[in-house]
Amino acid sequence: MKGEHTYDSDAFASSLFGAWSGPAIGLLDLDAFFASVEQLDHPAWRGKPVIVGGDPDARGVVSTASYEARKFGVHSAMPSSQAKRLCPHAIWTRGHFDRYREMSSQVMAILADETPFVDQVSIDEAFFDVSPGRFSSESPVVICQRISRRVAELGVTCSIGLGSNKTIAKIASEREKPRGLTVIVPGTEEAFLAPLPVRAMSGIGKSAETALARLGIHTLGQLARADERILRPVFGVNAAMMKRRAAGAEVSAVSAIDAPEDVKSVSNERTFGIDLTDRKDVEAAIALLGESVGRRLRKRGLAGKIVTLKLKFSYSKGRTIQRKLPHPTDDENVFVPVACELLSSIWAPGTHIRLVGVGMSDFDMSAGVQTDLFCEVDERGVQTSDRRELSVAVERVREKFGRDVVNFGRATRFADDVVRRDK
DNA sequence: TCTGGGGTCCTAGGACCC
DNA sequence: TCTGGGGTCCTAGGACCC
Repeated sequence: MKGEHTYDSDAFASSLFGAWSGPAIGLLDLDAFFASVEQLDHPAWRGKPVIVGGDPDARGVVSTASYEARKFGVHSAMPSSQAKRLCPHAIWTRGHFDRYREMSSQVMAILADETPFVDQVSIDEAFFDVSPGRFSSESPVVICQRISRRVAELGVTCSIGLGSNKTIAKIASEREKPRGLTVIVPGTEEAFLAPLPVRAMSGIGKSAETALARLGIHTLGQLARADERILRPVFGVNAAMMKRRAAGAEVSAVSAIDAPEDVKSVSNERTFGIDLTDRKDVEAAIALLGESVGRRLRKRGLAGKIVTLKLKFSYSKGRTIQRKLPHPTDDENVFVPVACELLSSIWAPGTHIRLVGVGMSDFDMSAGVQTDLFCEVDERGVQTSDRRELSVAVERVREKFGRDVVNFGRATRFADDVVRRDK
């Protein structure tokens, strides 16, 4: 392990060998995760700059850069074209997401083996609760050291922040990377947070930072002391909570790992290398994106009532439009035509379209079965079409024989006309 | 030299109902 | 002729996160 870091070494020693008082929340963050998996799988890439991201010659961005590439100033979310200029000899890959998901679940399994209280926040991050007495009485620091070692045995590394709540754990995890363990001993939260810029706290982005600066608030200490009333225009209903978090006084809940998955929306979007202007192309894009949304809905047993169509005309200008269906559906043969209908109300043919997105949400099925003479509704109250069965069958064939085996007319048109042009 | 894709949550205006 | 207030739903947009 690279080392442990703390802001009070006497207290650190006692937390390691003595009793930890109160909640102990950890945040595990996998170091340069996608790039690390690529280096694990390609021994020749180890020690070299590796960039996982979109095409540098199109409209791509960097997803993850290995630490070797970061030395050149490359970082996540940077336009790929810029990354290529900074680090022209980097090894590029689009990424292998099934492989990342597989590695991620192995890491999550290690966490689950140490404590049943795990909140996975993304593919490479999870909070976990190792409060003494809640599940085990072992020192939280010792548990974190063991987690770190066990993750390293998989061939990737992680950084861990440990403290009395999620805000502290998250900020601590970022202090020492890669392979760090940063411990904020209970009682030292306020002193740790006070000097940090407001941006260090998750939930405060560029826009809130600017608004706070106008109020003369630059550090978390100042935020913690601010009058809640002046914070309300910035944070709305969350003003009191943001103040409490900045003071290090938040009380975090980490739920049991088997808590039911609570997905709110499923969407699929794509930015094209060349703008679309033709209605046929846009509808083909909607159909292909919708097909993937339908497949994912069925896989997860979800059916939604709200259809969302999203268009972007330039990097910063776009429109979204939603329509609520009378019945939930998981069938793209039902919701794709709706999305296509919505197209005319936010787009005039000829206007350049940079991005098309299709999404489904509002999965609340508690409304129960409704009968409607004019549409087919199954026993769950889910609206289907006579083509749903075909979609399911096609998906089964593709799973078995590969994605390109079956193509509908519209998807083929999309693949030929748009994707190739896109290259 | 330009800026992805997957999400979550909050706000605010207008419709509609009582 | 003028005109309440509260509640809820629907819709569009934007901030933020990884």
